[in-house]
Amino acid sequence: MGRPPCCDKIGIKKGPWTPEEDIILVSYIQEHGPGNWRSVPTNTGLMRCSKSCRLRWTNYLRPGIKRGNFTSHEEGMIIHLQALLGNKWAAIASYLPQRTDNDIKNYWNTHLKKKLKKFQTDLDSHNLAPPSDNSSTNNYDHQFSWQFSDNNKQGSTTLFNSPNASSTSSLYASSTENISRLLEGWMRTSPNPSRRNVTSDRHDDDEMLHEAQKTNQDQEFVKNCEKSWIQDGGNIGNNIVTIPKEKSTTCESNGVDVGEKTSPPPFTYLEKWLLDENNGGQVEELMELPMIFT
DNA sequence: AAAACTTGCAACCGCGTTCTT
DNA sequence: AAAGAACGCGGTTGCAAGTTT
Repeated sequence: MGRPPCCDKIGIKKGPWTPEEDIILVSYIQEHGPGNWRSVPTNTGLMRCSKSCRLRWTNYLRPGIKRGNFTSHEEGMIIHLQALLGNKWAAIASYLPQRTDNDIKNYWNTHLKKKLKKFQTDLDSHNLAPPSDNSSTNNYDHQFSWQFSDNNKQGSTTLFNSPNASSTSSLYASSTENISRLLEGWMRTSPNPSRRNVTSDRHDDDEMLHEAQKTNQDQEFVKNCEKSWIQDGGNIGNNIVTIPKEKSTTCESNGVDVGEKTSPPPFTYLEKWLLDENNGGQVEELMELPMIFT
């Protein structure tokens, strides 16, 4: 069915935001807080649709956004989370509070996807067959585990190197950053300040609590998945790293709905974690990338 | 030097979900 | 309960900057 686009009205401005528009938007949100986007264009005089205002705020103007290079740590997080959750960029972004979903999505599409593809191609071109090992639970699992361990063995460091300095940090990007800095110190109090700002007045306290609990569960789940994997020293062993070739994987074992577009992945790795009773403990250092990603 | 091509990212669009009346 | 409006998300596009020929 669908609705007509919200920006079809005559006189609605499209395209890049100017610093003046940003200042107007930021000033307004400073005063009224994010949310109720429909009233923003009316009250500010901005010739933008409400959607555009929300997007601009969420992706660029809200405080605490980190721009520029992704660290290898972040790369690893994205790779793992994408494998676990599929293209759920908002969900992935909730684990990287300084990054926006749009940023992560772009980075995945422009950098990480290529790296993974190249990784596959390189291995295929070498015509390397996984060693036979019945302990592996399925071919898919074993193929990936073997590929990664082989890559480690060869000491390959080229595939997942972080990109060099961002080539397109424009002058205006800097000014956006400055606007963002103006807002440092101003943030609405939140039960979890590190969490991605869901800018909706719909979130009352109960909802926030529920969300926080849910997020904690998800985070715990992912952290433990990470732990299990890294405990194998990046060598993975009988476990898998569910790096999809094209389709994303799901994580329904955790009750995370990842939609219908995903193909069912092998769950050996997740199942192993779920069956593992000793999966608590330290996590911070576990989120660091294995050598292959550095 | 300049045209052609590639890359990266900001912004838009369409649709599903949630809320309001 | 139903319909309409608003929100939020993921996919896609347009274009500027960078690179290659």
